[in-house]
Amino acid sequence: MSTVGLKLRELREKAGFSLRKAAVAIDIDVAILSKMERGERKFSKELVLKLADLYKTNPDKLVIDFLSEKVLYALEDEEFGLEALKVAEEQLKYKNQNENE
Amino acid sequence: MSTVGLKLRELREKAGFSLRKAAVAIDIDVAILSKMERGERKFSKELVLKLADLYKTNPDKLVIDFLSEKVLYALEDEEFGLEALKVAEEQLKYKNQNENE
DNA sequence: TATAACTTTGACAAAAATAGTCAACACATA
DNA sequence: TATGTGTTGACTATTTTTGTCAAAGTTATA
Repeated sequence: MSTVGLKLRELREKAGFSLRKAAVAIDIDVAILSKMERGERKFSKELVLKLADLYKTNPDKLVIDFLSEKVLYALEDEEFGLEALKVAEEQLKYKNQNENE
Repeated sequence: MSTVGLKLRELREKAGFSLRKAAVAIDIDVAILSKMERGERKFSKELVLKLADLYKTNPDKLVIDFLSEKVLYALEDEEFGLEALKVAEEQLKYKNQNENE
């Protein structure tokens, strides 16, 4: 279910990197990258960006997926998750409108 | 901007509780409640429920606000926050549909 | 088989974030 | 004064997240 992880794994393979090489390139332990790709550990935005760069891919969608996962994680399995998302959306829209304060 | 905090403060005042009394009733330190109401510290869902109960209020909206704040906090000031929320919403809808797996 | 490159796993430590405790302060009012 | 109100900050404790490492499992190929 970890879409960023799966996507980044696919991208890595397409780009011809082994886990080790990729990990070295972005300066983290292989174990961590392995776990992140499989959704066992969370990515950081920083690493998502580094990997997108390494794989020469546009990072935007990846970042969006990354954030979306973060959000869903924050909601766990809350009964009112959907309602909460809608409220959050409204508040964010409102905030973005008045970004000049 | 902390809407749960403000709402719970109003509810408390309407219900005629002093900070101290309310804090004692839900078994936390006054300082924490004071900070939570003012958004300086985050509520836990558990405390929101306890307070709703104490103030004899329906907890649902409060919980939704609580979760919404949690979500917005997770998004910080991300450029793609809104997009992320939409993706999260889709995934949540999808998940709720297939809750029989 | 053997060996090499790959990925996964788990135990552990380090660091960071969150939560809780406490005493003191400021203000108002009886 | 004395009592009740809310706020603040320094501190500790606890929990969560992150990083490190070695060993084990997997796969491909000579």
